[in-house]
Amino acid sequence: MSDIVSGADVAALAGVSVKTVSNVVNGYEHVRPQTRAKVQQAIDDLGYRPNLSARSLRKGQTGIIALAVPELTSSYFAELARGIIENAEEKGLTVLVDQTDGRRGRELLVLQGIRSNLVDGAIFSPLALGRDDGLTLRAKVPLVLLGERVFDGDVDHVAFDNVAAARAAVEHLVSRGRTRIAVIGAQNPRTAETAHLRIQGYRDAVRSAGLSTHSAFEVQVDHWHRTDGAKAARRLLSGSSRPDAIFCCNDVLALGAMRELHLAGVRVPDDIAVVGIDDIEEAAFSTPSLSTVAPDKAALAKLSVQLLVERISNPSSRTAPRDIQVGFELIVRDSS
Amino acid sequence: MSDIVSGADVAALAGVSVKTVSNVVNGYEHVRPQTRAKVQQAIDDLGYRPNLSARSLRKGQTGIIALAVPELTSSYFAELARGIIENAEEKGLTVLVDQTDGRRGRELLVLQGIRSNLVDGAIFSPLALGRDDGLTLRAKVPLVLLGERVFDGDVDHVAFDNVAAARAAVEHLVSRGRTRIAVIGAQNPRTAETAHLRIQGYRDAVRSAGLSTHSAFEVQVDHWHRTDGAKAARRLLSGSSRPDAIFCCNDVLALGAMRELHLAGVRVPDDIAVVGIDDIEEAAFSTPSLSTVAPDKAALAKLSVQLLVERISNPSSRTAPRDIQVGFELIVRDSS
DNA sequence: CTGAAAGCGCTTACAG
DNA sequence: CTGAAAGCGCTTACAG
Repeated sequence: MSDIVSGADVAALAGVSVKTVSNVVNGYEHVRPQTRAKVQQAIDDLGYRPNLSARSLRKGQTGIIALAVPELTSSYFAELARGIIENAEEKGLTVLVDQTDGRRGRELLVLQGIRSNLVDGAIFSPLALGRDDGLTLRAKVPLVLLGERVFDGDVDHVAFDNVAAARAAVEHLVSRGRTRIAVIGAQNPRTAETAHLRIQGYRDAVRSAGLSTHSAFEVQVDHWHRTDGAKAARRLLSGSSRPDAIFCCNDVLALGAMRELHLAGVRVPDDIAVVGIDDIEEAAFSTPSLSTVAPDKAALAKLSVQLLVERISNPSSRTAPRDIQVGFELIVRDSS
Repeated sequence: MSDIVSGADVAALAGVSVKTVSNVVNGYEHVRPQTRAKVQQAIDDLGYRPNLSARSLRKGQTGIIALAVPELTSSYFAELARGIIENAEEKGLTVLVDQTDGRRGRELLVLQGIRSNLVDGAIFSPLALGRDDGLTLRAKVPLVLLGERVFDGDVDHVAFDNVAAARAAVEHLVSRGRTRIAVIGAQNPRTAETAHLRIQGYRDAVRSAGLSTHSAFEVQVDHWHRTDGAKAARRLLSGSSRPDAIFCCNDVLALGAMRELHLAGVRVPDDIAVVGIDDIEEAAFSTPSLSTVAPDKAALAKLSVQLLVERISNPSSRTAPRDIQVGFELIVRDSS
């Protein structure tokens, strides 16, 4: 729209060199107040705004980081994205959100470095890619992994203790006197590391309580979506032995399951108690409201940005990859 | 991480000029197959990837567009964002998602052109800014407005007919024999254009049906969030005359209201029928499932990207601003 | 405290 | 069909 104004134009108007303009723009200390004022005036008059492409070309960094998540329409990731964007902004970084849809191809692309040299680094929540891909991670840019350590490479990662979180959820059900506790959300263990860990936490808790596990109570799903939760609940209801509680590997599964239970005339929590993981906003507003385990999303967002910034600003550092865990909290609502 | 490889390095290895490398990279037609192969080989060997900052600097465009929405955690915008990102990708454009939180300051920043010269254009869904801001839109980049035309400037905009959509929702309630129809979602008319229009559609339909409107049935809210819907429902229930139907200005309000009705022992739809607008995924899974008006989000996403691309690739065009409307559909579920 | 000059990696007229 | 050279707008040693 408006004509392009360069630093040189500003310099000409202010009667200084481009170097001085650059100094003013970048808040360099040692500029005489009078000179600074003159330059600032020229900047305002001309409506000058530095060209980011030129700056990036010169500095070798773009100030953009990628955030690669399976889906934006999932509340959990939307809430996380929001926190990450806020934290990045504070550090002067712009976030490019990348939706992988949990597809292998797209996730591999993330490792490839995403859109050439567009981003300085990436925060990546893998879904399809797992340890079995035998990927010794060879990312082209600094990377911070969200969730489990599913790669062997030299990557930082921040997560919360999935096993412990699942255990906490199930222990809560046990404390409510439930004895036939089912789980919804098992997945192909070769790829779905998070599912694997949460199922493990479930089994730990069930066994510790002296209850028996049986395979019909572990319902496998394709995705962690609402419909999968509903379908899984249907399967549990049609089984020979009905559970009196269901631990769902995430809130959305739980919400889908609860809806199905409702349709089947099953009362929650009276007949079957339900607990999820994630604490998405919706959980507090469902009918009945959903008990869940809330990971510390604020810490997750803050730390992932912090680690990435450290790697970006110090690329040659041989700091060993860091594994950071954030806390979680059991939130008891009406569904249990 | 890996060393930076430039086009010149590729040229040297392939024994050609950088021009030829550029031609190959950009798929220029007239390159001898043999030369192309040689260059491609060198590119692969070196792991060359063109530097986007340099390209942007040269071309004066970055290939990035902004999408500015009030919130990502709102399913409606998350779903829309997804569609827009997909469409943009097809056109070789990268989308930067910007969360305004509906704050004036941040929305003004969008108009300012967002992050200097980082983006080639923007798709913008304003919330706080309205006609009364007296803003003759003077955006620094091509802009496509999502939603109502709230600016006088030279902007394209794509929306759906809010008045008609609201009318359709209310007419449906009338057809169900409801006579005391309330509405949740009125807002300060000075700023909230969309609310204003949906309320207008509500009033139109109520009057056309020969029913009386009264102010206690028009509940004003601060935001279109779940809690606002719940609070508004509470207010309606405590009034002297109870409605037998509620039209909610969006699905999230409706979901909040339904939860409140449930807590109060009010049966939906038996005692009070509820209808929303948006058709977010959750609407199909609530208990009871929510009747709603579904805007054609796919068209919204496709057209907004298309219009923006036209403006970007033809910046000097004096094409008059275009107002495009996409369709909608009434979806009847269990709540009515 | 400020200036003149080089160079980041690319594309694009201009020649040939 | 390909090469040599200029220039996009910025920052950064290097001088002074």
